[in-house]
Amino acid sequence: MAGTRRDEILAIAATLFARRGYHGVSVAELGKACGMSGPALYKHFASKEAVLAEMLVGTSEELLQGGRARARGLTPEEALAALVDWHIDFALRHRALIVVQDRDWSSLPDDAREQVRSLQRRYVELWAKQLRAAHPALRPVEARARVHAAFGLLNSTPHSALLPDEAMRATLREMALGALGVRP
Amino acid sequence: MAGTRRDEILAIAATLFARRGYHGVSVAELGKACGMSGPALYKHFASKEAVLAEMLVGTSEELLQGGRARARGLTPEEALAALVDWHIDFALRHRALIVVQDRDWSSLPDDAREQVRSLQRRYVELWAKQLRAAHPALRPVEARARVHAAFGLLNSTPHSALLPDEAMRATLREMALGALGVRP
DNA sequence: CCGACAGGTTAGCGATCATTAACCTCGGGC
DNA sequence: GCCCGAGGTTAATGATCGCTAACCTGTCGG
Repeated sequence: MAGTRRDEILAIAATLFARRGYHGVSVAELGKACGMSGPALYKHFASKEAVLAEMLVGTSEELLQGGRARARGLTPEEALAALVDWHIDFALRHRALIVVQDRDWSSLPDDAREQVRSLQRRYVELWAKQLRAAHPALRPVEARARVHAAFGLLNSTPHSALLPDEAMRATLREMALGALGVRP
Repeated sequence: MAGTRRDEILAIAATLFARRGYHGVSVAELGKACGMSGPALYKHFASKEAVLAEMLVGTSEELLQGGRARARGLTPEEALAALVDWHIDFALRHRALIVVQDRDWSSLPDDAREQVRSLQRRYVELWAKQLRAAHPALRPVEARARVHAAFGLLNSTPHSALLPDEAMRATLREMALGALGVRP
C-alpha cells in the first residue's frame, strides 16, 4: 500500500531535520543516512522542499483526522480529554515530526505552507469548539488562544524527554486539562 | 553604558532570525536591515555565530537573574506566581528572543551552547525547587518535566499573537498556574 | 533473450554563503 | 596640520549547497 521506500526516507529525514533543522541538513547528508548518496533522493522526491512538504502535510492531515475521530459523539469535557490524549499519543510516537512541524514550517514552499496552515487552523477550531462548549463564557478568539497555548505545552514533549512515556503521558494529560480548566 | 550600536544590531537580528531562522538570514541581509551592507557587521561582531551567541546567552542570563530576583522571600505558591508573571512579561516584551531561543539554540557554537544550557538548567531548577516546595509529593525529575511543559505553554505566546497583551497575560497566567496545580 | 525501466552512481554547474582583503573617510587628540 | 583609529565601502575567495546530466546495472514481463 504505502511506498515503503518513500516512507523510510521521510522517517529518516524527520529525525535529521528535528536534530539540526531543515536548512542544517544537506541533501548529501540525508542521502547517506538513507543508505544512498546524494542525488539518488531525486528518484523519490522532486526536491528537498518536497520532502519537507510531504512530511508536514501528512502530519497535519493525520492530526486533524485523528482528532476528529476521537472527539465524535462525546460531551465537551470528554471530547477535550480525548483530544488531549490523542495529541499526546501522536507527539510521543512522532517526536521528530512535532519538532519539525513547528520549527520548520516556514521553510515550506508557498502552496504547501498554505495547505499546512489550513489544516492546522481546522485542527485548532476542532479543539476550540469543544472548549467553548465546556466554557460558554469564552469568546472565540480567546478559546483559540488557549488552544494554541495548550499545544505549546503538549508539543514541549520532545524537547524534554525526562520521563518514561507512560509517566510523561499522565503528567501532560493532567497539566493540559488543568490549563484548559477541565477539572475532573 | 551599553554599546548602543551592538544592541541595535542584536535587536534587528533577533527579529530577522525569529522570522526566517538563523540559517535563513544571510549576513548581507542582516547588514542591509541595519543600514549598512554586508561585511560591515564584522566591525561589531567576530562572526555571524557570535551574534547569535551574544543574543542567546544574554537572554538566558536575563531570564535567570530576573527569576531569582522575583522569587526571593516568597511562599512557594507566591513564588511560582511571580515566576510565571516574570516569564510572561519577558516573553511578551521580547517575543523574537523567545522564538530564536528555542528554535535556533542548536546552531550555537559549542561553548556558547554549553553556556546557554547551563543557564537554562539553573532557571529550570529555580522553578522546580518552588514547585517541589508547593507539591512535596513530586519527585525532582517530574518537577523538572512539569517546568519544561510550563515553559512550552508560556513560550507559545509569540506564535499565536491572537489577543492584546493584557488579555494574553491574564490568560497565560491562569493557564500556567492551572497546569502547575497552583490553585488560588 | 531482450529491452526497458526503476533505482542507483559520479561529475559538474551555477548560486549563495560567510568571511577576508584592500581601500576610503571622517572626527578628534596632540 | 596631521595622523590614526573607528566604522564604513566594494571585490574577491573558498566552501557548500541544491540540483542536473550522463551513465551504469539488475530485474522482470513478453
